Amino acid sequence: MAALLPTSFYIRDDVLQVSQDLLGKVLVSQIDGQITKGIIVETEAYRAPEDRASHAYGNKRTPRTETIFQKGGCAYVYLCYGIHQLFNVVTGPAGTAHVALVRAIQPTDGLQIMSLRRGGIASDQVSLCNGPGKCTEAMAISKVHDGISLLNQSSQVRIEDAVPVHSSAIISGPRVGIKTAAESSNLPWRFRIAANRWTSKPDQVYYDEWPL
DNA sequence: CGTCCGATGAACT
DNA sequence: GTTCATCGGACGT
Repeated sequence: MAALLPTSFYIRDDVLQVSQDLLGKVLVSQIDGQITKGIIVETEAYRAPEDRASHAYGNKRTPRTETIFQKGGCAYVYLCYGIHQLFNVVTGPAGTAHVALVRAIQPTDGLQIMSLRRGGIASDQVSLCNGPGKCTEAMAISKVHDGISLLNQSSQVRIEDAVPVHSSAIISGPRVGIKTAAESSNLPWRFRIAANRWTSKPDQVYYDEWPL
Protein backbone atom coordinates (compact mmCIF):
# COMPACT_ATOMS: atom_id res chain seq x y z
CA MET A 1 0.00 0.00 0.00
CA ALA A 2 1.51 3.30 -1.09
CA ALA A 3 2.29 5.90 1.55
CA LEU A 4 0.02 8.90 1.71
CA LEU A 5 1.34 12.42 1.65
CA PRO A 6 1.91 13.48 5.28
CA THR A 7 0.48 16.52 7.01
CA SER A 8 3.81 18.28 6.62
CA PHE A 9 3.37 18.25 2.85
CA TYR A 10 0.17 20.25 3.08
CA ILE A 11 0.74 22.70 5.90
CA ARG A 12 3.58 24.52 4.15
CA ASP A 13 2.59 28.14 3.64
CA ASP A 14 3.73 28.34 0.00
CA VAL A 15 0.73 27.19 -2.01
CA LEU A 16 2.58 27.80 -5.28
CA GLN A 17 5.16 25.25 -4.21
CA VAL A 18 2.57 22.80 -2.92
CA SER A 19 0.62 23.09 -6.18
CA GLN A 20 3.74 22.18 -8.14
CA ASP A 21 4.68 19.42 -5.73
CA LEU A 22 1.25 17.84 -6.18
CA LEU A 23 2.11 17.12 -9.81
CA GLY A 24 3.01 13.45 -10.16
CA LYS A 25 1.25 12.48 -6.92
CA VAL A 26 -1.62 10.02 -7.09
CA LEU A 27 -5.18 11.04 -6.35
CA VAL A 28 -7.24 8.15 -5.03
CA SER A 29 -10.95 7.74 -4.53
CA GLN A 30 -12.51 4.76 -2.82
CA ILE A 31 -16.25 5.16 -3.18
CA ASP A 32 -19.05 2.63 -3.38
CA GLY A 33 -16.46 -0.12 -3.14
CA GLN A 34 -14.67 1.15 -6.23
CA ILE A 35 -11.07 2.32 -6.19
CA THR A 36 -9.94 4.76 -8.84
CA LYS A 37 -6.54 6.40 -9.12
CA GLY A 38 -4.88 8.95 -11.32
CA ILE A 39 -1.64 10.88 -11.52
CA ILE A 40 -2.17 14.58 -10.90
CA VAL A 41 -0.88 16.30 -14.04
CA GLU A 42 -2.35 19.80 -13.72
CA THR A 43 -3.09 22.12 -10.79
CA GLU A 44 -3.82 25.74 -10.06
CA ALA A 45 -2.93 27.74 -6.95
CA TYR A 46 -5.43 30.04 -5.25
CA ARG A 47 -3.90 32.21 -2.60
CA ALA A 48 -6.19 34.40 -0.54
CA PRO A 49 -6.44 36.96 0.92
CA GLU A 50 -4.76 38.87 -1.89
CA ASP A 51 -5.90 36.61 -4.74
CA ARG A 52 -9.00 38.14 -6.32
CA ALA A 53 -9.82 34.86 -8.05
CA SER A 54 -10.16 33.04 -4.74
CA HIS A 55 -13.51 32.46 -3.08
CA ALA A 56 -11.80 33.64 0.06
CA TYR A 57 -10.48 36.89 -1.41
CA GLY A 58 -9.98 39.35 1.42
CA ASN A 59 -10.27 36.40 3.83
CA LYS A 60 -14.00 36.50 3.29
CA ARG A 61 -15.60 33.87 5.50
CA THR A 62 -18.97 32.44 4.56
CA PRO A 63 -20.46 29.00 5.21
CA ARG A 64 -19.00 27.87 1.91
CA THR A 65 -15.50 29.26 2.37
CA GLU A 66 -14.97 28.02 5.94
CA THR A 67 -13.31 24.89 4.58
CA ILE A 68 -10.64 26.95 2.88
CA PHE A 69 -9.42 28.20 6.26
CA GLN A 70 -8.98 24.75 7.71
CA LYS A 71 -5.59 23.25 8.36
CA GLY A 72 -3.92 21.90 5.23
CA GLY A 73 -4.60 18.31 4.30
CA CYS A 74 -8.33 18.29 3.65
CA ALA A 75 -10.51 18.66 0.58
CA TYR A 76 -12.39 21.74 -0.54
CA VAL A 77 -15.11 20.70 -2.97
CA TYR A 78 -17.61 23.13 -4.40
CA LEU A 79 -20.17 23.33 -7.16
CA CYS A 80 -19.31 25.36 -10.24
CA TYR A 81 -21.85 26.49 -12.85
CA GLY A 82 -24.44 24.41 -11.04
CA ILE A 83 -23.08 21.23 -12.58
CA HIS A 84 -19.35 20.72 -11.99
CA GLN A 85 -17.91 19.57 -8.67
CA LEU A 86 -14.40 20.97 -8.34
CA PHE A 87 -11.85 19.31 -6.07
CA ASN A 88 -9.25 21.42 -4.28
CA VAL A 89 -6.54 20.57 -1.77
CA VAL A 90 -6.51 22.83 1.28
CA THR A 91 -2.98 23.90 2.15
CA GLY A 92 -1.19 25.98 4.75
CA PRO A 93 -1.72 26.14 8.51
CA ALA A 94 -5.21 26.70 9.92
CA GLY A 95 -6.43 30.19 9.22
CA THR A 96 -4.67 30.57 5.87
CA ALA A 97 -6.91 30.57 2.80
CA HIS A 98 -4.71 28.71 0.34
CA VAL A 99 -5.90 25.91 -1.93
CA ALA A 100 -4.65 23.98 -4.94
CA LEU A 101 -7.24 23.06 -7.56
CA VAL A 102 -6.76 19.71 -9.30
CA ARG A 103 -7.56 20.31 -12.97
CA ALA A 104 -6.49 17.10 -14.69
CA ILE A 105 -5.32 13.58 -13.94
CA GLN A 106 -3.82 10.72 -15.89
CA PRO A 107 -6.01 7.77 -14.94
CA THR A 108 -4.17 4.67 -13.79
CA ASP A 109 -6.56 2.50 -11.78
CA GLY A 110 -10.26 1.74 -12.06
CA LEU A 111 -10.43 2.80 -15.69
CA GLN A 112 -13.61 0.86 -16.32
CA ILE A 113 -15.61 2.55 -13.56
CA MET A 114 -14.21 5.92 -14.51
CA SER A 115 -15.33 5.40 -18.08
CA LEU A 116 -18.77 4.35 -16.87
CA ARG A 117 -19.13 7.41 -14.66
CA ARG A 118 -18.08 9.59 -17.59
CA GLY A 119 -20.83 8.40 -19.86
CA GLY A 120 -18.85 5.69 -21.58
CA ILE A 121 -15.92 7.75 -22.80
CA ALA A 122 -13.14 5.30 -23.61
CA SER A 123 -10.53 5.08 -20.87
CA ASP A 124 -7.70 5.85 -23.29
CA GLN A 125 -9.22 9.18 -24.27
CA VAL A 126 -7.76 12.27 -22.64
CA SER A 127 -11.27 13.70 -22.43
CA LEU A 128 -11.91 11.24 -19.62
CA CYS A 129 -10.23 13.46 -17.02
CA ASN A 130 -8.77 16.57 -18.69
CA GLY A 131 -10.71 19.14 -16.72
CA PRO A 132 -11.61 19.70 -13.07
CA GLY A 133 -15.25 18.70 -13.45
CA LYS A 134 -14.32 15.63 -15.45
CA CYS A 135 -11.86 14.47 -12.78
CA THR A 136 -14.47 14.60 -10.03
CA GLU A 137 -17.08 12.93 -12.18
CA ALA A 138 -14.73 10.09 -13.06
CA MET A 139 -13.70 9.66 -9.42
CA ALA A 140 -17.18 10.26 -7.95
CA ILE A 141 -15.89 13.10 -5.80
CA SER A 142 -18.62 15.54 -4.81
CA LYS A 143 -19.63 18.14 -2.26
CA VAL A 144 -20.23 15.42 0.31
CA HIS A 145 -16.44 15.22 0.49
CA ASP A 146 -16.02 18.90 1.27
CA GLY A 147 -13.80 19.24 4.33
CA ILE A 148 -12.77 15.59 4.60
CA SER A 149 -9.23 14.67 5.50
CA LEU A 150 -6.91 13.37 2.80
CA LEU A 151 -4.52 11.98 5.39
CA ASN A 152 -5.99 8.59 6.24
CA GLN A 153 -6.02 5.32 4.34
CA SER A 154 -9.66 5.00 5.42
CA SER A 155 -10.64 8.25 3.73
CA GLN A 156 -12.74 8.05 0.60
CA VAL A 157 -10.41 10.61 -1.00
CA ARG A 158 -6.68 10.62 -0.41
CA ILE A 159 -3.37 11.36 -2.12
CA GLU A 160 -0.46 8.96 -2.37
CA ASP A 161 3.14 10.05 -2.42
CA ALA A 162 5.23 9.44 -5.54
CA VAL A 163 8.57 10.34 -7.04
CA PRO A 164 8.79 14.15 -7.37
CA VAL A 165 8.47 15.74 -10.78
CA HIS A 166 11.57 17.78 -11.52
CA SER A 167 10.95 21.51 -11.75
CA SER A 168 12.32 21.52 -15.30
CA ALA A 169 9.43 19.29 -16.33
CA ILE A 170 6.81 21.70 -14.99
CA ILE A 171 5.37 24.48 -17.09
CA SER A 172 3.21 27.27 -15.79
CA GLY A 173 0.75 29.65 -17.34
CA PRO A 174 -2.31 31.74 -16.61
CA ARG A 175 -5.13 30.15 -14.73
CA VAL A 176 -8.24 29.09 -16.61
CA GLY A 177 -11.60 30.76 -16.41
CA ILE A 178 -10.54 33.91 -14.64
CA LYS A 179 -11.83 37.21 -15.84
CA THR A 180 -8.69 39.18 -16.68
CA ALA A 181 -10.46 42.37 -15.65
CA ALA A 182 -11.15 41.02 -12.21
CA GLU A 183 -7.63 39.72 -11.84
CA SER A 184 -5.29 42.66 -11.44
CA SER A 185 -2.43 40.67 -12.93
CA ASN A 186 -2.15 37.64 -15.12
CA LEU A 187 -0.46 35.37 -12.62
CA PRO A 188 1.02 32.13 -13.98
CA TRP A 189 -0.38 30.01 -11.19
CA ARG A 190 -1.46 27.10 -13.33
CA PHE A 191 1.01 24.24 -13.34
CA ARG A 192 1.25 21.28 -15.69
CA ILE A 193 3.55 18.41 -16.36
CA ALA A 194 5.16 19.36 -19.66
CA ALA A 195 4.24 17.28 -22.66
CA ASN A 196 1.76 15.22 -20.70
CA ARG A 197 -1.16 14.60 -23.01
CA TRP A 198 -3.62 14.24 -20.13
CA THR A 199 -3.58 17.93 -19.19
CA SER A 200 -6.51 20.13 -20.07
CA LYS A 201 -5.13 22.63 -22.58
CA PRO A 202 -2.35 22.86 -25.18
CA ASP A 203 1.08 24.05 -24.14
CA GLN A 204 1.19 27.66 -23.07
CA VAL A 205 3.74 30.22 -22.02
CA TYR A 206 6.80 28.94 -20.26
CA TYR A 207 8.10 30.87 -17.26
CA ASP A 208 11.58 30.28 -15.86
CA GLU A 209 10.66 31.88 -12.58
CA TRP A 210 7.43 32.28 -10.68
CA PRO A 211 6.46 35.90 -10.09
CA LEU A 212 5.88 36.44 -6.34
C1' DC B 1 -27.73 24.68 -9.21
C1' DG B 2 -25.99 27.40 -5.05
C1' DT B 3 -24.14 31.25 -3.23
C1' DC B 4 -24.07 35.77 -2.03
C1' DC B 5 -24.85 40.63 -2.03
C1' DG B 6 -27.62 44.60 -2.48
C1' DA B 7 -32.33 46.35 -2.22
C1' DT B 8 -36.43 46.56 0.30
C1' DG B 9 -39.15 47.10 4.16
C1' DA B 10 -40.84 45.65 8.85
C1' DA B 11 -39.91 45.80 13.61
C1' DC B 12 -37.72 47.50 17.37
C1' DT B 13 -35.04 50.99 20.56
C1' DG C 1 -31.55 55.30 13.46
C1' DT C 2 -30.55 50.56 13.37
C1' DT C 3 -31.01 45.81 12.83
C1' DC C 4 -32.88 41.83 10.78
C1' DA C 5 -35.53 38.86 7.37
C1' DT C 6 -36.68 38.14 2.92
C1' DC C 7 -36.36 38.54 -1.97
C1' DG C 8 -34.20 38.80 -6.60
C1' DG C 9 -30.79 38.56 -9.81
C1' DA C 10 -26.01 38.06 -11.15
C1' DC C 11 -22.59 35.02 -11.59
C1' DG C 12 -19.47 31.17 -10.97
C1' DT C 13 -11.32 28.93 -9.89
